[in-house]
Amino acid sequence: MPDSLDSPTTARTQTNRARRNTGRTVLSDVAKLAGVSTATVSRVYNEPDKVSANVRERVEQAALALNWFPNAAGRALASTRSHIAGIIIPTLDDQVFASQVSGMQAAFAARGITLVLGCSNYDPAQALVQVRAMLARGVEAMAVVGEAHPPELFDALRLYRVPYAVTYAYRGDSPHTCIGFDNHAAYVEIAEHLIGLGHRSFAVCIQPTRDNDRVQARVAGIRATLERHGLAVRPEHMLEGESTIGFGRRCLRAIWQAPGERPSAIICGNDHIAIGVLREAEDLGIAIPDELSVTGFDDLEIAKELRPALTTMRVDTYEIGRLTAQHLLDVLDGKHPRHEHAGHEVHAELQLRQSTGPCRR
Amino acid sequence: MPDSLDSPTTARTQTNRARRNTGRTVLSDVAKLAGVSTATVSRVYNEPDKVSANVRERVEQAALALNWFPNAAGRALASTRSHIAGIIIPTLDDQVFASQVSGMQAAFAARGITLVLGCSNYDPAQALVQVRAMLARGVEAMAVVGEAHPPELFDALRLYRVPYAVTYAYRGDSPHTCIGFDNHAAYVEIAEHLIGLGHRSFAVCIQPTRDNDRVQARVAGIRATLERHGLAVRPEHMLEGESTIGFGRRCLRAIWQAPGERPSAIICGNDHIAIGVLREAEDLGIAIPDELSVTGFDDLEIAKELRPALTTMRVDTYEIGRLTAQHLLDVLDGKHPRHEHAGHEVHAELQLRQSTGPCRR
DNA sequence: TTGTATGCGTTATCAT
DNA sequence: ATGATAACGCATACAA
Repeated sequence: MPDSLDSPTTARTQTNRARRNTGRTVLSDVAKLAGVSTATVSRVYNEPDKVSANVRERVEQAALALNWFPNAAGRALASTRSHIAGIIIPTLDDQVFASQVSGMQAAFAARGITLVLGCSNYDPAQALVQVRAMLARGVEAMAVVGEAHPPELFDALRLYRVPYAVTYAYRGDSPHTCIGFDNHAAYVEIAEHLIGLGHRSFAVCIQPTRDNDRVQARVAGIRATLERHGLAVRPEHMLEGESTIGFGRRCLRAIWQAPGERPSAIICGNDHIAIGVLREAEDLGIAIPDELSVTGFDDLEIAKELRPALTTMRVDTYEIGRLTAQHLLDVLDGKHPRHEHAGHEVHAELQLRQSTGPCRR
Repeated sequence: MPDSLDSPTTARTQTNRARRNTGRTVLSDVAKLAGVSTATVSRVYNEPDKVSANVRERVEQAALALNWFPNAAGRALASTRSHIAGIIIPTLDDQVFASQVSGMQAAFAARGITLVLGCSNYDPAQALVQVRAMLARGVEAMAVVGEAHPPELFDALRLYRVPYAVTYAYRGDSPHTCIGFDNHAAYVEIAEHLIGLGHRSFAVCIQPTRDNDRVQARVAGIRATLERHGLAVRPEHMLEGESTIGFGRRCLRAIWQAPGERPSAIICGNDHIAIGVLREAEDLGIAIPDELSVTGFDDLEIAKELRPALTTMRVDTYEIGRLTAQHLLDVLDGKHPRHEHAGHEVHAELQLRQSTGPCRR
């Protein structure tokens, strides 16, 4: 292979192909400046103990001078570790998911892992697409909210041996590792509280149940509890709609205008809806809690400031995020098998306030 | 170089080095199964038009059968495009930033770009660290909230020629591309509104101004307006603290207990603080707005449901996110120069409600 | 239209 | 402790 001198394009490279020059500073530039091999530069950042102090110093100086830091794609390719984790949530518009992301992000960042976020908008198909995109990115761990997802989603996670956790919801007999609270039990507690106060006629105003196992579990918890007491929710008192104050308002108006006996208690799917019910009650001149008891869920900061203050349940969603990240890190560290059936249950705490009281019927 | 038959380790590879086997399905596996070259498989996913229909079909079948999709690290390295964008926000706990992230995420996802999120917790040093981490990941574009960041942050972005935008805040004479609203002007508008109602004595309850150009601009807007009218805020009526209902409550108590003339209007840094002021006013028996006018900022869903309903300003933060992503995509598409001084101003709209009224002094 | 042969920036293996 | 160099998985210039 003659290295012909009359070929200017071969002057700087060993082949006759043009080198794709990206212009950026790379590890070998640092190695050259520091007068060491590329392997040594790499060691300085990955196994610093294996490098003598003065060489390490030289390399760090060179890196600083050239303003170099390792390229993540190169690292990922060579080490088969991406240092990326993913989370799929329904929406960022809900404070509970936002704070869960916040908790995970902080815990992962402390270990040098970047969290990539995906929103499914409550659509299982979007969730599946997002998970596939994250697998392509080489996520090392994943979290998904709830377990109402296509089986292909969990299949893909298993196939690629990516440790994952189902968050927000906790179910003892789930096939997945769950980190969250028991939605069913939480609403059993709410229903029992109201029944204990003497209520016998209930309405339920709740978010869409479709594709949402958490909300389904809540409704089931209410139904099971009432049934145990020989009670039931009349179909016209079971309202499903968006998670807004406006929907709560519309619910109460519909319930109050409906023919037949009015409920003495309304169980809401969350605080937004409950606030709407409370506000509409004021407009309609309904006395809370004497004429009607109302419960929410989430314990937003505003809940205790309302008049009457809202009885609701508090869940530490930031903690759910933190615990989830911690669990996944433990799996990555080999402290648990990849797809062991583990999990943490976080408790929802009933906050008794003024919006619920004894039934006056 | 004799290919000795008695060397079993060389049977499958062309060298005498052990191949690092990661066990995953790769592009060449698909090529082999489809009976085509690796280049053709790559083309099927990157330049499908350049591949004949039946070959494309074969490749897609093979990929499906092997459950293969391209590895992002490999793509990034080979194409020097990461398909990643980043955003640094102060915190996810604030709805306005959460919805901005939401808007960006949706717009980027529609173009196959993954959004990576970083939270600075209002700490410039953390923001810098996060930006560097994102540059290492090869982000193709970045958004940061506000411009109160270390110069090194913007230097790094420029050095790596990464298009970026400053969001949430908009300032005509900023050296950066800004997408947001004019915090100064917004608070001028609030102050003018109150002055127009006859108010002359003001208190201000606002978030920490340190390292926060948005809040500083708001305070400056208030001060400038009052000064233009020959007025000023007394030091004991300028309170700075956390963005919570509790802080708002403490503010009003402190203001009401302070010696000297009481203000007839309180301008708050956001709705949370304003809600606290309103709640505390009710507890103290202060008539709103007759005895005291109160303003917020953000127009949370709850603002119009309060009694009295809160006068505040509305900003479409989801739209800010969407516009930011769109602008950055345009830059990536070459529609604008990389570091052109461009931007979009989004308008904050005053929502006049019951918490402000004529001064009765 | 399709195949061949590198190179992208880093890490890991082996040798020294 | 340090150096030389082959992977890592994919995209692309160039040849055919």
